[in-house]
Amino acid sequence: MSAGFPGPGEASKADLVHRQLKEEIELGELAPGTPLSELWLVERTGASRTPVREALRRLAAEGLVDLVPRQGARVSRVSLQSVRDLFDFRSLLEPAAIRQATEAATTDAELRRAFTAMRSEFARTVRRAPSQARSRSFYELADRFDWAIIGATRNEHLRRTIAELRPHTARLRNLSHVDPQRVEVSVAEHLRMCDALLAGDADAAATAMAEHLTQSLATIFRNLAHGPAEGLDLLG
Amino acid sequence: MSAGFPGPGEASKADLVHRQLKEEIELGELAPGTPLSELWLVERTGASRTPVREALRRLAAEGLVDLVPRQGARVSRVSLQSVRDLFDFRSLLEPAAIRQATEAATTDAELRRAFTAMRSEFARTVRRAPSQARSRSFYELADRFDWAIIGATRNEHLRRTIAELRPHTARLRNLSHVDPQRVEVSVAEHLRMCDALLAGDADAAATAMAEHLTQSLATIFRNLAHGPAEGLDLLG
DNA sequence: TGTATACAGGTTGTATACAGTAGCCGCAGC
DNA sequence: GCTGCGGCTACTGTATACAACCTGTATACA
Repeated sequence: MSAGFPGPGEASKADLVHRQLKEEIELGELAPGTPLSELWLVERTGASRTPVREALRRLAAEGLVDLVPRQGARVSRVSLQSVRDLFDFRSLLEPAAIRQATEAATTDAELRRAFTAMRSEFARTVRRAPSQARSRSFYELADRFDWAIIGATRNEHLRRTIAELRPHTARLRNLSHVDPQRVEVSVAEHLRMCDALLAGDADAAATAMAEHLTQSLATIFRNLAHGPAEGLDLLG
Repeated sequence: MSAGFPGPGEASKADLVHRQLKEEIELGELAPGTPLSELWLVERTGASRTPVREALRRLAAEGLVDLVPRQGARVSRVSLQSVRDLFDFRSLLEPAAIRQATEAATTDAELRRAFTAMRSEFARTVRRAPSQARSRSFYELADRFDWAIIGATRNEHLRRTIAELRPHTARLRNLSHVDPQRVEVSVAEHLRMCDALLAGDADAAATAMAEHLTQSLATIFRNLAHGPAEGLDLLG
């Protein structure tokens, strides 16, 4: 294996390692606290230390990895406080984002159509028989919805910051147990957001988003109180 | 110069290069658009390519450097749109931060004393004879004030995000001409923020911060209309 | 004259060798 | 038995060598 050739528009090895690790952390396959030695990652990914290092540094900047200067890297831990902080912060950013998306949708017909389509899908979701498949398809749809909001956010800083928070949210979902009851309520919340957005009512959209986030956090905390979370530190 | 020895608690070479470049970009010594070849930085800093690379990647993540995959790095450019985006984003974050700081100051006597002291300093500043020295000391004080707010912000994400925006703001100030008239008004705005904060009135503090940011942006735009900015792209 | 191609220089992406340190284990001493 | 110390191993931080790529220029050709 010779050196240096990430094709024309292709991704560099650092990109690949970064993406792979990010996904594994997000899915919970790499549990919080798992040590990430550079040499181990070299064996695991086939890349050399240089790209592995770069990937680790990037993940550390995103908060997915804790990097202790002369000691090594570990998958970042999740504390109760960090969950609170995450949702408080999202509650600040995402209502503002959906405001911008609402305004964008009033002028951009393409965008408007995309949200209309998603609204129909949400409505269909709620009618399906309750099952794991329903949960999964709902979360995929909700993900598309969130990314649509992000994409419609005009402010560069806001867009990038929200995008950077998403892996944390996703990881949290994958680390905790899915609450089937929650899905039903969450569908309703998404319908409210869609309706407000399509009606061009930015205030209502922002309120719906804030409410959605509040409910999501409440559900997480409730579930943590019941079933103990695997992979979550309850220290904070 | 042998390899590998960043003492016990000392900073690594990557840290040093990162800090140095960050400061130079912030001060405008490295103008927007300046190409940053790794080899050139190697000569300039005395470090080898590895730490230089890491520093560049970090700066890119902070938005201070634009990194084109196989082409190189340049000091990031500043467009009118980016200035607007920056201040819009700050207007979302910093009022929330000063809210948290206000609440923190009601319970933390130490913090309270620090803000009281700064309030006095602001009051003294306005009485000094108008001069460059006055401007400089004011901006230093304002910087300390901002950092105090950041330090008092409880939410980790909010704190880190605001801190990451500061170099952008500072650079903007250093790239544009200082408006002596602005200083006087800005002192008043800071006094209002201090008073609200010390009175424990989070709403008033947030409002004062929002107003301060609005006025700052307006001043920048006014000055751009008058004197043409050096180092600023007016493309956006 | 205009276009396409080949070449050269410089730059990044990657791999790997080396230097120094932190943590760990076993052992001696109290 | 417990504590302090010495050596060892594994790891990170750094330097450097090599390979591929991109840009711009000069040249050949229509």
